[in-house]
Amino acid sequence: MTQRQILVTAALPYANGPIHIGHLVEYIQTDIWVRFQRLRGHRCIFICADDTHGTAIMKSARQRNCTEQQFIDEMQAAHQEDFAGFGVTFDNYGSTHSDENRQLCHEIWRSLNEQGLIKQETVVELFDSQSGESLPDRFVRGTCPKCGAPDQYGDNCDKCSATYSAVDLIDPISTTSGQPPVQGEAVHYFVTIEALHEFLDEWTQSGSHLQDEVANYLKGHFLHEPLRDWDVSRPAPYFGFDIPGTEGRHFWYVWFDAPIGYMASTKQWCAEQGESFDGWWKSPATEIHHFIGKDIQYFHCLFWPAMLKTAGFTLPEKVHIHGFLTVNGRKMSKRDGTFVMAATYLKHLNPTYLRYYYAAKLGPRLDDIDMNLEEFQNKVDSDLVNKVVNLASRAAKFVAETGLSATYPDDGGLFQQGAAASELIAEAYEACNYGRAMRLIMELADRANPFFDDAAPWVLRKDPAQADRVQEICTVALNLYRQIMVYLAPVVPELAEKTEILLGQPIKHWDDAQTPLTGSPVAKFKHMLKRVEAKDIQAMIDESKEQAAAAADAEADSSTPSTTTADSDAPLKAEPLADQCTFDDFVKVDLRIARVVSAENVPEANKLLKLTLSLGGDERRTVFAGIKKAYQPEDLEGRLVVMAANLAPRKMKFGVSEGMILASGEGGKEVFMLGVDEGGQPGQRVH
RNA sequence: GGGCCCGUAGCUCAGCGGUUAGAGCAGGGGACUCAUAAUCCCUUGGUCGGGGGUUCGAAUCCCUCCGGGCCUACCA
Repeated sequence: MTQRQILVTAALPYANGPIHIGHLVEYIQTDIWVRFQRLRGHRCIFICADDTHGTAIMKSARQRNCTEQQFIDEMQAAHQEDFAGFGVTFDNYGSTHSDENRQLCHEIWRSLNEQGLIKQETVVELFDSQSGESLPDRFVRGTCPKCGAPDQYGDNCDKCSATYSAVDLIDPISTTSGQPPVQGEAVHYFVTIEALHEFLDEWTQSGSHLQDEVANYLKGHFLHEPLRDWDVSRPAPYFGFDIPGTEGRHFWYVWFDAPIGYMASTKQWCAEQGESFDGWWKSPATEIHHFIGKDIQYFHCLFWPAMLKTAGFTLPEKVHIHGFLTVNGRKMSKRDGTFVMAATYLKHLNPTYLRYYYAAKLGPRLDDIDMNLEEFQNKVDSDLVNKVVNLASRAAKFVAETGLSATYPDDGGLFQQGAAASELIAEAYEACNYGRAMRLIMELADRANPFFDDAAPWVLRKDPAQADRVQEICTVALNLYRQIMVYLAPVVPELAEKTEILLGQPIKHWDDAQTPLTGSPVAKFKHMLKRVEAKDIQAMIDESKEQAAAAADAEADSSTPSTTTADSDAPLKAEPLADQCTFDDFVKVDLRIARVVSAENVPEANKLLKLTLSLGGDERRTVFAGIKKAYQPEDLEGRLVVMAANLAPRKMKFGVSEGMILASGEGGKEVFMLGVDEGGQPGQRVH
């Protein structure tokens, strides 16, 4: 096999927060792939860096009362420690805020300019009236101009899913200061990426650079129409690199310089190693592989290849895209304690568990993977500990004194079968189908254990005449174990090292699985991996909950230092108090207590439940309430609620709604209905 | 509104045009005692989301409906 030269990157983590178990899906996936390639004898370097620019970093540093440089330095140290704790082995871990990156940004910018792909345009945008900084759409909230829903983001409406620009919002508010933003004009720089449309069509749709569904998505979503110009600048103040010729006034948008950080980090490594940078980024001999999450596809599959193409760099051989992590079937949640930081995990559990579990769950597609905590414990225990490690544990002590047999005994073809599986397993790794690889490897373990059971060396050893046979059986068992461990080494490097110590032979190459060890000594067996304990998982979850609660308190403290309440001021900032009204205005609205008589799904509606409310006696009202995502109909029946009872009936798609139920929250799953204390009666007015 | 993806045993998933649809875990029964109460044998369990079509043949291809997830360009 010819040696490949491979450059692998994982997405650059944003330097605005610590690494959590969701991030680790990607870094573990990538690290396994890198270790696999190295074990196969290929030259493979693993490059990453912190992504350090942008408005969010600027704000965080200000909040912490330190410089951006201090802030990102601290964060980088924390990130590197987390990765090291999980055995993620970067060849270089750089930063996008580096001289190398600045220099490369300039170089690529020059190419874009030379090819006439940069244009300037004046954009109307919103600025914070207090700090003067420009406000990205997400930092502005207000009332949707299409449907009138309050408290929507500046780019699209959660309620009616209309898309618009932040300047169109009614009564917009800056989420930074709580003040209305001011409208202004600013020059922005754009890359006219449409000029590369033909190239992108070809690159995304042919060859195997992308998974099929990614190619389909890009085609259906972006490439079927002219590509919009890409806004790559941000006006001052901004933490980033100045655009040449506009120093102090315009900066490159963080997504312009972030992927260039892959190159910058490589460049740093090359300088240290005495390697040629062009040999890695301008040589057809190098395969470049990016691993990213499905959220940042368009940057990596459209803009990035376009930039590389324009500036004459090597295009990615493949962009490997994975889905997100859910825990126990739901989005990671701070409140549930499932938003687990890497450092918190490491305090309670062995990283080997997570590496194996993720490997067992990862497929070649973009599906989200779910970490079911019960399954996590189960899978690790039964596969890694009970099947694999136990195989070594039960055989090693019988041959600790004699070592392995001088010649490899007849094992009924088991070792040969394992050796023959080599390419199938390798293909699965290569295709990032680790779940398949793990299944194939566990099949080997499922054959090894019955062999040992049938041979029953613990019976034979009672007869001294059978000593050779006992040695032979254990020679087979330990070789089958080692073969499994060679295949598993990219996933659980720590166990592979322990295997090297037990059998006195290094695992250096994938093909070590082709030849059994004979005649070598066997060390005294030492515990390799303990079983997962439910109490440790629970402790990890509990600690994560506490952290989240503490963080929420801290945030409340810092934003409302003079009050005694621990509540955040964010909701009030997002939707400030309305204009004063008179008592007469207030009594116009007749609020009543009502009992939910029945609640049913409106199957065609996304958000609506159809409620029948009783105001006591025979008085009934039909109300359509937008609470489908937050409440189950069966949980509502019988409950007391507060309703606006004299509201003019409103005709809706599914019928007439004769009132509204009182609730707070952003909408979607965040809806909180008002309750009624003990003793309240349907029909009573609320004053 | 548009787009992408997914619905297979209680759970996690494999199979993706060809014998009676599989694995692991969980459940039930038994064996063993070398091993981290591990292992081994046997076993229960599915009209492959519904309907229609193409085909000699469909879990697999096409259409449609239902259910779920995600994306929609300045949140990473």
